[in-house]
Amino acid sequence: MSTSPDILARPLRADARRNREKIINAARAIVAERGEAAQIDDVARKAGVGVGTVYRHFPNKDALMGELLRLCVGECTALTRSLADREDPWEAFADMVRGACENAAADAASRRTWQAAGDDALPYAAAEKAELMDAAALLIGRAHAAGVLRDDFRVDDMGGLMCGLGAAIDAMPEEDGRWRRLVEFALDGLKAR
Amino acid sequence: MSTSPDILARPLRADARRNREKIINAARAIVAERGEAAQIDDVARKAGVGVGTVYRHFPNKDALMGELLRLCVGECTALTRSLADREDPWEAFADMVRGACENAAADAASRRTWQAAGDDALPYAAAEKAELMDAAALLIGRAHAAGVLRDDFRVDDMGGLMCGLGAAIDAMPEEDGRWRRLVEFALDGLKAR
DNA sequence: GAAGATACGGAACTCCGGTTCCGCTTGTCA
DNA sequence: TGACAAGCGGAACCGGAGTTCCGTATCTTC
Repeated sequence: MSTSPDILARPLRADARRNREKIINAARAIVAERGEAAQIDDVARKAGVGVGTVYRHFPNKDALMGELLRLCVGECTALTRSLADREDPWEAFADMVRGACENAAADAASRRTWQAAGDDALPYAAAEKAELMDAAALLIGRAHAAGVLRDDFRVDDMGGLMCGLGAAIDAMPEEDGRWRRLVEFALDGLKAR
Repeated sequence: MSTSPDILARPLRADARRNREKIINAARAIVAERGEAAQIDDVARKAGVGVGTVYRHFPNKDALMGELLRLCVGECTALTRSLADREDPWEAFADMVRGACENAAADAASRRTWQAAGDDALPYAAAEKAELMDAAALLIGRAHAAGVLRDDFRVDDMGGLMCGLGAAIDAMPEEDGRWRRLVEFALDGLKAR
């Protein structure tokens, strides 16, 4: 049921661990530039490794994409948790959204991973996604309690919101920061009034 | 340069015109349910027609998707234009956004067409997209003039906005109208204050 | 209603990308 | 250092999806 080769199971051989790392980095890069059209062969080439090796580490493409997704989700969770001790509940919420977007805008890999990861890759990251939702729920709960966030905005809406912002960011020419305006518009719309 | 078989060129044979219609309808349906994974064979089968026939009408898949896109864009343009005589400039703008979303939510085909149409399909609809932008620019200009729309919101932002809302709608369980809230949030954020 | 043009159907072809397989190499451990 | 397990490379395989081709059927026109 565990999705990544357990750290507890006999440790990987040194070279294998190194290769695994190289593969993941390469995959990130390829996904960043090609999105869902990323190909295993390209990943292998970029990693300086044979296809067979990729398949030794990940049983199939979905598993690889799933791993990437897990990592992305993990980053988001870390960010979200780091905001838990903010005093201002609105700023905590807003910064969560801003941070995630900033992240998405900064490296295409993390943004595209969400999009590129098909439904089949999702299960691999289910556990960490749940954690992320928990972390987000905390911030959202506080914002609600403080009466600064529209009370009809629910945790479950985060998915749609981020998905929307992600798509918007992707659709917008990088032209520095145009997208930031959209994020602020959205946040303004979410503020209780 | 024209993207659809010119109406002026000798008219299609009766059965051919009928088939063309069937193909387009079938394609809409298939795209609605499968999105970008839609397949020519399925379209042909659904249309009750051979693959060859599909290729007689559209030189390749992109052309077919492009045609679908053209139709969608056309609908949007019609909607937008129909709002040109509204008195309240804010409501005209807001209803444009709402209408487009309503449209997107109501039939998956139109929503997914935008997503499914790859970059290669875009050129086929370039002309009508320009028209749509013009129509939208009119409403946006009026709203700006009336001072009801944030003045840093530009016509060029419409793409990102709609793309975002579309993705959000798609990501949200249909559960009636949850997405409408998101749209209203966004609109609130766009109102001048 | 016959001739010619137009359109149709669908089997077959091609290309592309994920996956498998197995002989060879490299790390690990005694 | 030698033996064995673990890992590697990449050619070959395979299935799936777009596209082509051509014999046949259907419209249109005189």
